[in-house]
Amino acid sequence: MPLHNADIAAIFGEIADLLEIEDANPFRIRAYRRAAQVLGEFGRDLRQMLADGEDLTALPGIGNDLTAKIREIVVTGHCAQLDRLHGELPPAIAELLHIPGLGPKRVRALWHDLDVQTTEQLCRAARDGRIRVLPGFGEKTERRILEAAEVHLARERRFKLATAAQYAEGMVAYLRRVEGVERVEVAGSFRRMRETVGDLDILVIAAAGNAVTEAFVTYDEVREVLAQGNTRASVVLRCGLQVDLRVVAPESYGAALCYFTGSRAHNVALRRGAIAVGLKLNEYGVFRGDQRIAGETEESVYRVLGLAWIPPELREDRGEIEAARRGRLPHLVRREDLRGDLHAHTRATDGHNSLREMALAARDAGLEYLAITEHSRRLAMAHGLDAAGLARQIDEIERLNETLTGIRMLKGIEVDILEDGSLDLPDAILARLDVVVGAVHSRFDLPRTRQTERILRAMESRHFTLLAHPTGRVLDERDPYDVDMSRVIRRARERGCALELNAHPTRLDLLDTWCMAARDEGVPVAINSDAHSVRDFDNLRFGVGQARRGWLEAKDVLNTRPLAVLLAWLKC
DNA sequence: GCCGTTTTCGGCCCGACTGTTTTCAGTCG
Repeated sequence: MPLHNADIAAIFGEIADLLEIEDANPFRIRAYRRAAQVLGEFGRDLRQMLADGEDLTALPGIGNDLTAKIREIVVTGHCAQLDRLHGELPPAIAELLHIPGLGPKRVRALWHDLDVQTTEQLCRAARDGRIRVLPGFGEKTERRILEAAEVHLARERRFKLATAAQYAEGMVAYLRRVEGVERVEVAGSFRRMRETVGDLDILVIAAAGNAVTEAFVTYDEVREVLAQGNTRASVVLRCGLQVDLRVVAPESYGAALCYFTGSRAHNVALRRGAIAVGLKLNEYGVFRGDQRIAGETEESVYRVLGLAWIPPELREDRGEIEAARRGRLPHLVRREDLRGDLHAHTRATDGHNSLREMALAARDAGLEYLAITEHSRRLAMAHGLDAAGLARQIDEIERLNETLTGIRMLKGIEVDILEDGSLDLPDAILARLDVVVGAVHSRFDLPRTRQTERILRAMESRHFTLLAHPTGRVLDERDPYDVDMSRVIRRARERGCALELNAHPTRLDLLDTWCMAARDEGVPVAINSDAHSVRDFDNLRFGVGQARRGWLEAKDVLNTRPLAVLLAWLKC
């Protein structure tokens, strides 16, 4: 049975939910949640680690008890603790906790007093007016619960980073024009460059909070006002995106920015660190007793805690605080470090622009080289090239290079990795290319072993340069295929191949945790646009954001290398 | 359930908003 780190994380997450409903020790609940987070993001295979006799208690938040439970889950496929909870509580009740407005106390009350066990039963109880009569509930609460439950049934929606960026930019521009507003910044997961965001957190410095929250809730894209006070307000835009606004004073701006950037796990760890040195940290500043000793800037907050300023993309409580304490934070790759792009298409297949137009757009985007990597013949719907078609493009690129200045075009292909792991074009034509990008575009459903062997075999080709969008996931559309990425990364190191971090907003694949694993193995990562039009080079910034979340430095990224260095790497 | 420059026991982050129980519990971020 396939059992991944995410499966174990999900079990611990459900245990936390159910324990919460049982009103268990909140710190025990927190321990399970923390373990779920750590395991869910962990880049190596827990099964393998156990098989190798490695000590899991070295992982943060994992002690003897949880190690034993992980072992139990790996060996038996079950967790007795979770089975016990399932015996005591209705099977689907944890689901109710994920409805906004419902916490453990209310879920317990609804279950005990009304026998509500599912979201559907919750909706019925609300429509029948049975909830409002419960102690602690009222009409308004009942209505809000019904609305939230209906939204939940229609499924929670997260927005892709690039989509959220469009709404964020409009809202920020609007708020900057409001009288008395000095500064506006988007915090939250958006600032941390997460691949999707659930809502936007906007931070404002302004003299009079009332005027700002009033302007905020009357923004013309607002569909619904969820809350409105002097210092904070929440709305839902017509597109369904929730936006939270906080108004802060200048002396608290850094502390508030830090606080609302999160992540929650990072904040908790920071607070713990503050307490350890006799300080108190909140969104207004860092305090010794009643005296504020920092808070105007983020740097000041981190400094008094004995830490270097931590880039937002790292703030996930994955070791960044310890690194900041020791002065060992990575010098994260920046967009301007990228000198080239190794994955792009033209009109020859499914792109929208000519070779020359793509070249000039890449140069305008500050790049020194661009590999054209059309689809291969197997991808018929994209008009994939056969050997003859590719040969014509090779000639065309060579001719174009003679006329271009400031940009060098590289000859490439995005060749399909067929089901048996062979490549979709013969060696003879691949040998004429600078860059061979291998990609899986079919049979996403292969079992883990076969999918893994398929990719490993493709990497055996001496022409293979890098693996495109390594997990195949498409946000909101397709889950990653089942592949042992640890083995892929190890083989990439042995074969001298690279992995792509596809910067397209719907992919952002390689995932951040695998970026870390690649870095640890010394496998270079190429941040590629997969551009299909001249506008798509802008997407590189999202790829860089993801790379930064994966702790990558410029030296870890293949296409930060100057052309000559890259060409030498490609030849060896 | 985890963890240790204050600890192998006793801690474990903090404030705003909402609705309702008129002094606060529940939820959220």
